[in-house]
Amino acid sequence: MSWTDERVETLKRMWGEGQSASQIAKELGGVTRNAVIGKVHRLGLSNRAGAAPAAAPAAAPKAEAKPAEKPKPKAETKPQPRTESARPQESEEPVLETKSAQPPARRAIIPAGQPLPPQPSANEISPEALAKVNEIEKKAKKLSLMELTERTCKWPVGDPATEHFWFCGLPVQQGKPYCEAHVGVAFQPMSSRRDRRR
DNA sequence: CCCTGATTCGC
DNA sequence: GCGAATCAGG
Repeated sequence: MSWTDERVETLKRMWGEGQSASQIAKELGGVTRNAVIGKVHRLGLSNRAGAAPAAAPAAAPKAEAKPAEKPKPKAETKPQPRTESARPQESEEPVLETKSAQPPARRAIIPAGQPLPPQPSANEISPEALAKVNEIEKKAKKLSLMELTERTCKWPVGDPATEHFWFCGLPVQQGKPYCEAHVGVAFQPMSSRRDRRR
């Protein structure tokens, strides 16, 4: 595959959208993420964020110095006239969220039927974690059993016997079977149960 | 471990 | 110009 105008266009668009190199590579097909990154650099459209320091200018003019050079055993760092093309890019967060209050009659249904995973008694989990879960649950990928992979959160939501059932599906936290939020409620130090006293 | 982008360098 | 290999982080 070669970098046709069309493919380059797609590359530019996706890169601009903040897509990762690997995602772009998948989209284009026939290239690896390395190829994409390489092309991105050659096109000169590297830094997607660095251009707009619109969020930390007058803050702390720390006199930072970075004269130290990394002693590379191999290649040598040659003075490259970096042509930083600073595009007046407005880096705005696509905050498309209306902080709507929680659904009024939100009731935590307890299916009863299949042995639910971890689902720890809510009363022992930090409100923090719970809030987080409710939060991300809205963003869940809602995958079906078949769509789960080693890297998708396997936290089940809803009643397996109804349509209202899916698996979180968000990126798992390395090693764990759940995403960050669900790991938070799944792996509790199992404390609180202070009735430890025998 | 999985994923990111950054760099280098033979082709 | 291209991109695999490699590097450096998260």
